[in-house]
Amino acid sequence: MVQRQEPAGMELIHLLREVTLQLDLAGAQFAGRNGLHPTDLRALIGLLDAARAGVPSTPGRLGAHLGLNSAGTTALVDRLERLGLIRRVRDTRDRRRVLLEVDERAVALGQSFFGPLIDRTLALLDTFDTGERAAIRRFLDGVREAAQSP
Amino acid sequence: MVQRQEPAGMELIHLLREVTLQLDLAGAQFAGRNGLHPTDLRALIGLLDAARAGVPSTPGRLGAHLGLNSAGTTALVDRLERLGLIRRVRDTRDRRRVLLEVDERAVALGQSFFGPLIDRTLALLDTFDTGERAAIRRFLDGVREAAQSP
DNA sequence: CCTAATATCTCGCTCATCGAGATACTTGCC
DNA sequence: GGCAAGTATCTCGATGAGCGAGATATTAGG
Repeated sequence: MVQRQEPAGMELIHLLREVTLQLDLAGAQFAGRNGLHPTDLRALIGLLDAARAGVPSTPGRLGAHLGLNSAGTTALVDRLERLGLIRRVRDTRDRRRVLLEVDERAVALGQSFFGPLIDRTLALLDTFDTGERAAIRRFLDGVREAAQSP
Repeated sequence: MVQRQEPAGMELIHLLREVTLQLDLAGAQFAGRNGLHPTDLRALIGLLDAARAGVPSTPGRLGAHLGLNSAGTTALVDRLERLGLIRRVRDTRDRRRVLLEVDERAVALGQSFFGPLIDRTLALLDTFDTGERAAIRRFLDGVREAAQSP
């Protein structure tokens, strides 16, 4: 072995990376199977989250969330609308704005992807006690912050 | 509140999703800053992993790993080679094959991205005791399996 | 040897995304 | 009120990643 000795925690880091890779891959596969692109799926997730939180969605917000410019965002919204997953509705208060309403089909699609994954993860979480769950939460929170700082 | 009551574990699930989102975003930002596309970064990660494990890389393996077809793989390898991150070397044993050698620049680039993130995560892991680390590992392992099954 | 299998590459195309700018509407200032 | 500046979205043309089909070179098997 020519390699340098790795610190003990590296095993967990590789595991974490593996998890994100698998989740991404699952998303890409699901997207492909349903005739949408990875970006469309990410958009859908954002739209469903916003809808659940009661926050109104607009092309502007969506594009900013995904890091697209306005042209790309318009194309994205066109695709999602053509698929019948969302509807464009002019805002009556501010008539420059367009509100994006998610269709029932989109909710169902989201369920069909996340449902099984969520169920399995909830079942998994049931096998941990309170202290263990707290540790997991603190770990995930720490990683999130570590990823955020530049 | 019109929303349905969520199970207790949902909080952790959303946190996990947030983590993967932040990690993806960090990767995309880093890629953009260095003039490469998300796919190029994923390719680089795979190549560096293979190099560390002593497994020889070829366009075929790389393309399969990323889910690209042969045309896209050739274009990807062209890009990486043009950036000076890898070199193409004909295999002398099987002269149909091309071996991909990662340049020192690629290793340095990988370090500059993952280094700080890894350091911070290792420091974070130091704040957990053995039992807590075991719980985290079991959780990540379970999620990975949950994401893999169709 | 000669056919089948394998590894990579080339060509032409599609389509997501970008930059630049057009359009429509709102807000604030005089 | 009315006009300038700001904001939200969309249109147009261009760029480039990735795909399907097929070409080329090399190896393996009967």
